[in-house]
Amino acid sequence: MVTGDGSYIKKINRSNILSEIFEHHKISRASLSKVTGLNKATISVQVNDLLKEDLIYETQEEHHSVGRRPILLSINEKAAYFLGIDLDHDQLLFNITDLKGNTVKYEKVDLHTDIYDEIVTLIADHIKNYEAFFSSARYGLVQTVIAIHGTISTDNRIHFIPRNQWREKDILSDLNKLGIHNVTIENNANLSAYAERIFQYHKSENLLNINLSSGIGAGIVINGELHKGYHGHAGEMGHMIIYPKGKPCRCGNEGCWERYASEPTFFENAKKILERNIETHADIKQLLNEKNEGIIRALNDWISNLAIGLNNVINLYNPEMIVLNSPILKIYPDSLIEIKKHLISSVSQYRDIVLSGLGAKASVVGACAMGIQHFLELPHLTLSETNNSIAI
Amino acid sequence: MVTGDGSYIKKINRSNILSEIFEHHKISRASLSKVTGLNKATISVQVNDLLKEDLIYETQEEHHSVGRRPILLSINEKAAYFLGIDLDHDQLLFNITDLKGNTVKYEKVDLHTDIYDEIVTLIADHIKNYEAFFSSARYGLVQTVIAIHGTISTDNRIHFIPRNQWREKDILSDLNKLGIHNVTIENNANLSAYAERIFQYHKSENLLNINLSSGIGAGIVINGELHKGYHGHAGEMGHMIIYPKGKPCRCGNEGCWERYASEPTFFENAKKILERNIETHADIKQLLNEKNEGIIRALNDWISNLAIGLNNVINLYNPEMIVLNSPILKIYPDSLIEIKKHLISSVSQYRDIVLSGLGAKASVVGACAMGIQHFLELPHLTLSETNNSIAI
DNA sequence: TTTATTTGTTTAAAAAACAAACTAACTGTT
DNA sequence: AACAGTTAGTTTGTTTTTTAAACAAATAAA
Repeated sequence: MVTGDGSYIKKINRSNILSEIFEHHKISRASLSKVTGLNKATISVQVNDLLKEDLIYETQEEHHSVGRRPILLSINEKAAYFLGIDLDHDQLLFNITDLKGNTVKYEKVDLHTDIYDEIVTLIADHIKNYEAFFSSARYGLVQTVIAIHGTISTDNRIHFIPRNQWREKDILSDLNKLGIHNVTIENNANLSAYAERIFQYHKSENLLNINLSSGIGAGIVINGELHKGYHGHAGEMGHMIIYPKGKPCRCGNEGCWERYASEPTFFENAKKILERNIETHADIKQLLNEKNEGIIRALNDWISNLAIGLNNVINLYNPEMIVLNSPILKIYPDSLIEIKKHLISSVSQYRDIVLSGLGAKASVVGACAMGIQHFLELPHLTLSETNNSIAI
Repeated sequence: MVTGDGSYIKKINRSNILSEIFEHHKISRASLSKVTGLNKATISVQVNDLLKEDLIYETQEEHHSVGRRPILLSINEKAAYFLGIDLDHDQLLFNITDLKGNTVKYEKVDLHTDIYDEIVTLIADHIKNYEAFFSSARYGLVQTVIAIHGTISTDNRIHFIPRNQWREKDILSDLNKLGIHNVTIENNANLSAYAERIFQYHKSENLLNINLSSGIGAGIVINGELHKGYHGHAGEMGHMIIYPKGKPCRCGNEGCWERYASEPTFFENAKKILERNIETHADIKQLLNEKNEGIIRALNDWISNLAIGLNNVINLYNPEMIVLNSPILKIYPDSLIEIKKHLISSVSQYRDIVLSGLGAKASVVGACAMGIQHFLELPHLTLSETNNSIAI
């Protein structure tokens, strides 16, 4: 229960002030008072606290209007660092951002093993290195969030990762045993949705991020919050039935969406249509450059099945933004046009549908953003996408 | 923006105290202090406010343990009354509850017109009568909430009601012109979901209420809040495509769920299977009593299509409770067993699926509950279903 | 009758926001 | 250069609300 004592309200105001500093980048005490509605004196007290904690700093600039020159406040991005890890079946992505969400380190590590213990040890070693490297910062490396390509149970264990066939792995306590703390895990599609909202579509209270890869997974933001469902499995929407008595699926049903619209099914079908081998995204690009008609037919066939599921999802959620994260769609210049052609229902409505600009990095930058929001206890956060990669 | 000043925190505490009194029915100041975590003195101050406002009253009971006998506090149910109206194409339902959510008046009015202005006038006349009748109560008839069998736009107008073919009707200002104020409108499926949560499944943070009638409409509670979507159209899930290139639908697509699983489609199909006329729910009951095999086949056929959509909805939302509100399912004793037989996916998970106990009254009691929650500004509300109809 | 215990109130103190007065700093005008 | 006008930020004292602790009231058990 939220007990409403004095310190609680101070916390609310602190969060609001921090959020405004994030959003305005540079803002004076006087302006903060105006945008938050809080008294100038209140702002001064809170700002002094934040300065003492080194979370913000003061600067001054040239000023060409009447009155005293304001002191501008900014987030002290060098105060704390956050690590996001994408744990995929064949590679690990590591991404570190500062407190403002700028990427300062990005690393891709190919996996040559699928043994759980080895991978956990590898992750632990990396975290230890990063922690040492950032230890001189005011708060050091504060938190690590790991993106999981599978489901997470309510007790924060990995429930199931299809590609690795890992079940009920308590990765947090396994990392604990290796001396690594301050780690949380979250579904990768959820983190991607989170990233799209915080870095791109700040105003969207109803946002859907759909990742097409080996399966179809979605992250869902509703009323501004992640929607995880009762067991934490919401968004596993690849197993929506779109062809009753269709292709059998490992889930036990027949005709699931991901048997028709995931990326692997595209390659299967394209092989049949083109009567030649096609295996990589580069192959698709090549064929498109050659203006091969078969590949366009294959793409449009695939998109028509994709659109059936999209229609259904839209019908249920009435989302504001739909962000599609798919390498194939990214390659095909007409993909959005073709998708929208199929979304003709007068009832299934949405505001806009776009391709992800964050792409494969979405989950890791979302992970870092989640760390920032948690560290500062912010109810809302907006960051700008300035991923200026700095070599370590 | 939530400005955190002193009065805000008092409001939070007041809401928590009121919620606890609702939940415990009778509770002493000392117990309130324990369950809320607030200091006894704080409770005393707030309770005195509530007593002065006549929102609660004191009683004492026999007491057989050591120590001073507690003074028990209860909600003063006679302080305020709330009206819910279900605006259907052929009838109006009026339901009035007291402040504790007990029904004190229920009225059904058959409509012999489909002219918008006439119906609005009829509604206004009823509200005026009820307002007069309850005018002697401390706060009188506080608020009216109207359940709409269609979509509502974000500017609080009726967007579209399919059965009436009403579009963009500003019913609130039309009622205003007739001297009726304090009215809000809400989708009937949303209000039903709301009712199921507040009267029945208090603990369910992820609840889906699916109404089967002329179409299929759902109310969705996610993270404890109603999910309305960007345009307010979330839950119009009847237009999910389950048979690509199937039966054409008025929405512009083909193979929509409601062309296979709404109640009218059951009657259509049953006629074909049984080769005789079947038009009412009483007919179904009759045939079931006669142990007619055709009706069971027709029901099970219909349910298998219903289950395809349910599988999809479950797959997307991972809900805790699914409440089905359908007269046909209510008649057929095996309906839940048959539905569950089809929900075999290892991925589509839910906690439980049940038939609505509130039935046709769900929307109107939900409407009253919404009025109560709004009047007292409660973040959470739990009511018990004691609809002791008292003739006016 | 006394003791222990629980309930509820009173009183004083602390925390936090606010309003208003004040100081500081700056531009533009005379 | 002096001064008026304006905006930024701080200080002072007040108000609101909660809390802790002491106190009063009521009651069962010893």
